[in-house]
Amino acid sequence: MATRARRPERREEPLSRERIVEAAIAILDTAGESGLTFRALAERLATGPGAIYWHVSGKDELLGAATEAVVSRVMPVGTADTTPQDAIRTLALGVFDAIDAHPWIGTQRGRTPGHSPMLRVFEHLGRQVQALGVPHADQFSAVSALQHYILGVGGQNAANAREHRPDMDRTEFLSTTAAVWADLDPEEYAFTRTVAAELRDHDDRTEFLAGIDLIVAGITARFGG
Amino acid sequence: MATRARRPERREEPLSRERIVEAAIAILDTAGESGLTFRALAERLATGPGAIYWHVSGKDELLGAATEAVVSRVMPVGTADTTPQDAIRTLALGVFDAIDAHPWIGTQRGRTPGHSPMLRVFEHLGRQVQALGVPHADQFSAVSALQHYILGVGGQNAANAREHRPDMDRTEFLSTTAAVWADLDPEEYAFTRTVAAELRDHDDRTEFLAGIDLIVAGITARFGG
DNA sequence: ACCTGAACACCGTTCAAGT
DNA sequence: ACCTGAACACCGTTCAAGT
Repeated sequence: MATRARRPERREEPLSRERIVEAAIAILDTAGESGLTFRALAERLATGPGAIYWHVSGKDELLGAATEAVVSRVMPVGTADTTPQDAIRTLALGVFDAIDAHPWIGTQRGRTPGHSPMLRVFEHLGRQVQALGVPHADQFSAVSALQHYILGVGGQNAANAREHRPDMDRTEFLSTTAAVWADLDPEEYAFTRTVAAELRDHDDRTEFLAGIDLIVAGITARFGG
Repeated sequence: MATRARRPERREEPLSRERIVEAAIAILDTAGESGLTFRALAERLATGPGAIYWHVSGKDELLGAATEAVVSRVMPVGTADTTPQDAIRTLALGVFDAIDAHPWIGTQRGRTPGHSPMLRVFEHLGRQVQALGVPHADQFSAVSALQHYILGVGGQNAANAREHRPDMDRTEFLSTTAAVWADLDPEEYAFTRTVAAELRDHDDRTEFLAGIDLIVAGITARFGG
């Protein structure tokens, strides 16, 4: 009767890399990249900042692990029997949506030589480029182009999300941007002004996919497929 | 004789936004993004940190202004009489080299709605896409694809530069990466392993241009040109 | 109008001390 | 082996006080 604690009270699970990464993701999603501090993380895990360093080497590793965890979840498990073109679209859209849901991913690039969290994306794109029938010598270029485009869009969306006032939705943001563009110097920004109107009824996902299709078209035009 | 200071001693020029931005660029180039602090900047300008805030609203604006200053310099002044394809290559390569010389640019995305430092790149790409004969309705997509690709590569190069030990040159970096890739799990990273060898004799600029050509090929294939 | 520099409210990271 | 939390060496930014 005395040897057992009276109220079991669900003792806190011990700290683990996994729990730390999950907590970091939760903070990043709610408070953004600037909200993730070791103090905030420690508080959420009901411990001190120092404890985290036993499981994780520092903030860079933490951000990398969080990115890898989220990206892994959207990677396809089996190869669906669709065309490579469709598979690339699905894959790219998965990454796009992941960055949309977790904008902080967009700023994360590989830092460790070789093995970045985004290497999984590279791998899966590569398989589809192979399936397209691109010659071996051109596969790297083709995959790189797709990957850089996807991460380029992601980086931009992340930047947009960061400066978003929470009270400003996407439509309002586009509308503001369109107004700014229409007001630019007619000499210096002649082209930009001509496309300002388009901006207002823009769908980000549609536009993103148009770019993917463009690159896939370039791949098949140049390398066959 | 007494009204004039005896040693003219080249009195420090007064602080100005321009001088501050130049000093910031110099620090960014030598010490990297983490080296740019208001204290370091103040010391270089022989003043206190607070003085800088009279001319610049904060660190974000400072980074934006520095990016804009560097990007402006590589923008073409007149329209050379080449093909649009060549003009796009030249333009893209200019941005690529600028990011290579100033890696901190690679992480800078537009944050102010509408007018980012990279809008000049967008504008000049747009003019060439017009010259390619792309229909108006497709111009935005075409320019976006090029821009996102260019900034995607830039972001990656910036990340690589950041984690570079200064003693590790590009060849060594590629070689290390190739070794890591060749050692990956054969199931999980089947494709990546097959292109690991290519990595060793990679030229970044050539590879970058191959991607540009791919997208331009896609643009002309889909939208004519 | 512009500059100074101390002060404020934070950071990431370390480390002696605990269990 | 793992956790605690005070302490260190920084940050960006503000602001009373000077010229």
